[in-house]
Amino acid sequence: MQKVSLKFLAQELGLTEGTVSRALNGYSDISEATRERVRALAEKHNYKANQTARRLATGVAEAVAFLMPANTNTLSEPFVSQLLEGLGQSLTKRNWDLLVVQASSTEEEAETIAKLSTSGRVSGVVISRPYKQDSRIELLQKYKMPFIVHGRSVNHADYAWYDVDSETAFIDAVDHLVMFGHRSIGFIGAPTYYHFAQMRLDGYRKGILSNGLEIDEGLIEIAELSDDAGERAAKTMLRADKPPSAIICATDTQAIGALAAIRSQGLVPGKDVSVIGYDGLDFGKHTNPPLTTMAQPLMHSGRQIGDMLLAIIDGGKPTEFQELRSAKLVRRMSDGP
Amino acid sequence: MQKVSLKFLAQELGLTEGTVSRALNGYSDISEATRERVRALAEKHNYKANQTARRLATGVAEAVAFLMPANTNTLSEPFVSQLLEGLGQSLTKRNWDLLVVQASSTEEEAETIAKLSTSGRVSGVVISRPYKQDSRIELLQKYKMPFIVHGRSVNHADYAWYDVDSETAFIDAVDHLVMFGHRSIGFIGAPTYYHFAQMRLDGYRKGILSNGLEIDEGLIEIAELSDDAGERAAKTMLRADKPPSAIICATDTQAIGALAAIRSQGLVPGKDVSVIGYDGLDFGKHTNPPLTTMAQPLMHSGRQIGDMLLAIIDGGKPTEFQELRSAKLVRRMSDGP
DNA sequence: CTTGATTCCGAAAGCGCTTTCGGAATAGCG
DNA sequence: CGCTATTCCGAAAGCGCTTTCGGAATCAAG
Repeated sequence: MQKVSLKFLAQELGLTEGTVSRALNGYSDISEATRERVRALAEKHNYKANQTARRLATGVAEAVAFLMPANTNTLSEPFVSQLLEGLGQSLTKRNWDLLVVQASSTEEEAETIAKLSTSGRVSGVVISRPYKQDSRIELLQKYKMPFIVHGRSVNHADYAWYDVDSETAFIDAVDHLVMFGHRSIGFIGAPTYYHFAQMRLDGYRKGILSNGLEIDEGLIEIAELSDDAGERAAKTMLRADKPPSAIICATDTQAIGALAAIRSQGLVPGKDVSVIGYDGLDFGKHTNPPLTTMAQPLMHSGRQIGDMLLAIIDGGKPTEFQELRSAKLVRRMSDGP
Repeated sequence: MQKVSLKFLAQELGLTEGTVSRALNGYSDISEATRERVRALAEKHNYKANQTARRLATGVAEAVAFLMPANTNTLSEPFVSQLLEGLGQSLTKRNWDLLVVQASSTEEEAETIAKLSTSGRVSGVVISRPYKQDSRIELLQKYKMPFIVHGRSVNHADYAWYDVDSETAFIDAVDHLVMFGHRSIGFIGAPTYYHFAQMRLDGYRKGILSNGLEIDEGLIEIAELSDDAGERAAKTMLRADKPPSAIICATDTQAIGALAAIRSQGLVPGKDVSVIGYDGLDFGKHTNPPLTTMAQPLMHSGRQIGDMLLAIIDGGKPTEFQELRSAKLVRRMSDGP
């Protein structure tokens, strides 16, 4: 199979490479007749411009990177796939590439961002699960690399982000449980270097207070983002002097761990102890019992994030792309009076 | 921030671009002294070679693509993330890029493969969940694009693949159930245009036969790869004249649907009706009851696949890279006498 | 001190494409 | 029919890097 390049097409047609290129790229200084000839031959030989050459010539990478969160654990990964899928859809419209890059430590992440920014292989990046103070964000800004954050850090005024208002989500969760008559509501949170973890904790606190209840620090546990960690946290909470009648978890993953803990104490979740998770993950439908959760609109977030990033790369002001969505309660069977 | 290129470094050092390039790339015709000078300055200015230019010059894409399976449904996605993670790890060692590409239909997939192959942006691709006759494989071969298949098609003699022997896995599953005394074992399969679906069905049949039982076509249902489809299939099976005392499912996702179906009939899974899934997905630990499953070694498969692909790109013969792993039974609570 | 072998670097071509510029050919106009 | 305005294409530079080739300078050997 002969390599079909611009040169080849040009020779075949008796034209110049430049002319063929312009014909294919819709320049107006090409007659309709020759444009058609060029198109036909290109089609016939299934010509596709060499992306690498095109990128070098134009100076635009036509690709964006998704920085995989470090320490991702299996159960929370559906979120990654969904995001990727949405991102891909958005980028495909422009025929851009989606790169997935990984880094296992913070230093590696810094190194990776530096390399991404200076090696010119992407024109934008998206990161997720930011910390309260996130060095990745600072780096990206320093390098003037267009980016968008899935989530927010503390100082989120001057960059683009897409986030769900988890603070009010957790207020809502508390309200919901109080409505059921619960007066002793526990909280299993995530490490508060994650900003979303802090916001969820804040939401929980506000909810407790606004309902005229008192905050019992003994009913607040911080756990890693895994089912096992959630289970351990719930166990210590349930073994305490004054065990809660309901538990709100920062993530669905932790929540299903909590369900397990409750069952292991001989109690039945949803009846003796209510549990509410957060994320709206599908597999919550099949837990024992099915998990009530605050569902975030993951569905189109990827696509939305992609569109926003593209807009910024096109010159849009990052601060004009900040979108806050809200989560809504999905009642299944793990909550009750 | 001044753009730091080879030219910049060369001027700064009083050398030629070519010399700087060779110094950085370990050519032997550079004195140790100037090599050190170059390295120092490059380090100081945080120089990273422009990937696009390097790729154009060398002619190697330094990237591979993962072709996302079309019609992926949420619950089976952990598999995607895990594969990606492993692939990424493997590629990162060489500093190659991992592209994620999507296509929503078969035609689009063909188009995508054509574009990938002729536009020169990747030097290899990995596809997964092949059909019995998979046009993607034929296309890839036609374009002489190095690739590796996660799974196998019918004619799998002449390309590279990594697969799990699901046929014997399902024989084992049947054996296990028979050992428990089950004589009436149902099977919920996947559409048999997937080759893995065919093999799992074959395994089931062989297992039934080798145990001296008879195959009851009424106990075989084919369903889509979703929990809902699994639930529907299980329901019709349970409502039949001679309902099975155990059900084997082609995927964990279907299996948890089956669990739901059993419960909805007022039966208790694992006691009245046993269920065995396949995949070994983690969330099976938290279903009601926890799902017994045939676990495939997803853990390092991604990395392995990446290494194999790299080896092929380096000139290895594809047929020398065919790896068959075996699944093993993970007993949880959904099986019993 | 001459010769041949080494060591080390400069020069230049090229990867395949894009894009600007200028000019020949054609068209429009009075 | 002469002149300006268009239309359309060729020429050429350039994107930032790699890599081959050749030659000047240095070295070891006779």
